[in-house]
Amino acid sequence: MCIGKLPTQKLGFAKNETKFCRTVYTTTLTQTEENYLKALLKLTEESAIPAVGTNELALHLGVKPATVTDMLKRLRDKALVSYEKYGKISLTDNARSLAIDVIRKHRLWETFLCRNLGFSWHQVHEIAEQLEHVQSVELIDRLDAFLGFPKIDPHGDLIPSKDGVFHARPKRTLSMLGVSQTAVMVGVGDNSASFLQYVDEVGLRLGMDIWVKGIQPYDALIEIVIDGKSITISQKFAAQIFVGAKLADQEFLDLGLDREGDL
Amino acid sequence: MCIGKLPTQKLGFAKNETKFCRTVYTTTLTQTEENYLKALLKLTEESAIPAVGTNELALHLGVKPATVTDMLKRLRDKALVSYEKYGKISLTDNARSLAIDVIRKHRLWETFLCRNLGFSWHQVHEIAEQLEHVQSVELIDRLDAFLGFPKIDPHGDLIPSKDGVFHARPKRTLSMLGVSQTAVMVGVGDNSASFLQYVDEVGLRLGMDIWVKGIQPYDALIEIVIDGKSITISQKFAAQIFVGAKLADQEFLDLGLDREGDL
DNA sequence: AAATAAAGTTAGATTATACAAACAATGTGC
DNA sequence: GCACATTGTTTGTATAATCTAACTTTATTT
Repeated sequence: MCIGKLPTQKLGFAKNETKFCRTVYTTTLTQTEENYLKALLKLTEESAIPAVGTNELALHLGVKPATVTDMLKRLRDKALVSYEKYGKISLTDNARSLAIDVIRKHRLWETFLCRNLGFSWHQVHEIAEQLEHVQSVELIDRLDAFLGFPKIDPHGDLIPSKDGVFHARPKRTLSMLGVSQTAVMVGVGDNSASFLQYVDEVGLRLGMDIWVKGIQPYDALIEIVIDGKSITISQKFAAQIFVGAKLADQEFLDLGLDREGDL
Repeated sequence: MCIGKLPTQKLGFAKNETKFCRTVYTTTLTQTEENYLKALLKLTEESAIPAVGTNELALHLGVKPATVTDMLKRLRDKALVSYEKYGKISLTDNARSLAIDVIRKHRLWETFLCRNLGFSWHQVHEIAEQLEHVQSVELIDRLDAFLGFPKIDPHGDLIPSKDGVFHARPKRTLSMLGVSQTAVMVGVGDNSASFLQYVDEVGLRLGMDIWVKGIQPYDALIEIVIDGKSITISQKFAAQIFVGAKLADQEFLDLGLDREGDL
């Protein structure tokens, strides 16, 4: 058994292999470094914010801005971000690939936890935050196969494929629907445990048909019907519910809904 | 997302609950600390060595003796080992419980990796070394249930139950058998990848019937018959193969052999 | 028992990650 | 375009985990 110097060791970049359109340099990042890259990817790409700042990153990661500045300098030395004093922060192509791999691992583990171990979707984030840092390409490839190469995780977020591609479909939110329109819930925009528990309470589930019965002209409150029950929700809430057209069989598979019998 | 101070934070011991015969104090150990406790447990209990030394520990953990001395002082301050300069090293009861939990996690993950993800037994150790440090009681309990509460891991080692008990059966080795005796392979004494690959090569598998056809008087080489094939093995090799009497149905379940159809 | 070998410890240095407090740059309001 | 707020950086400090080199203690051998 070797407890080793995994987080301490010097960087040894090694060109690995070229597949599809990206070149991957294998290197061992510390868990902290992986978290910084993941945060940067999320803040630069998933939200539509143009430039990410030190403060915002610090808030997102639960550290102080000074710490972020320090880390950015180290990430720059390792060619993972391009960044200059008071300037813009951006991931290098290589770092972006690495960050996508971490997200892939996170979402595959979340899928496993919900589908096979019976966790609810609001319980899995914390655990997946740890599992995502386990280093083994073989492991994640086999997990992917075990799960049947899912494209969507339990929150409705896209799982990038092995070659780093998000097979995205355009997303609409429940707040975009007009009166008397129907749609199917396909995901959520807020993955906090408190929001997810609220969604559960309200009775909404992935794959569920939603009918917009009415919208109050005065305060824009939305009345929807699900499972024959009528409930009232806010615009703020509706803006975090992703919806799509009626699900095709393939998408049902993606969501793993056909697997609930497993447990 | 919070990358947090998990490994950095001060110890906050909190008395948790008393169950069966042990009181568990919840505390957050760093991965390194967990590895030291695990190594101490292995060296003090699994092998029959009376006293563990700094050198031996250092060798086992892949660090220098000086590092071990440092760490022992810190573990003593946290009431995890009892130890005095140049004196004997031993785990406190609480630390022993924590170490057993780590071993439990390790062996459950190994079981999962072999049974469900199709890894060979010589591939799983490294990955389980990482997975064992994921902190979530809920996770490991659910994994345990998912696997059907196995008592034996892919190497034939005992998996402690949730309350820290190894449900041990006395172990005999193949080298203890006499001519014309038969037995069933139930485990191995050496978990190194090289040994396990050798076992695979020879054609031995857990649960397999073994017939000792003969033992050379001159050099004690053993001739065994498995699956109708006759092979010759050394005493050294035979001493690392654990055997038992014919398997009862229950033990078949423990080994997970009835599950191979899953993959 | 003295000499030597082995085992264990201390001291000082290093790296990764974090913080607080002080400081510097950038941006905004009027 | 100055005053002030916001944002970002530097400096100095701390802890966890490691190392090397020098030193001390214990054990073994003759």
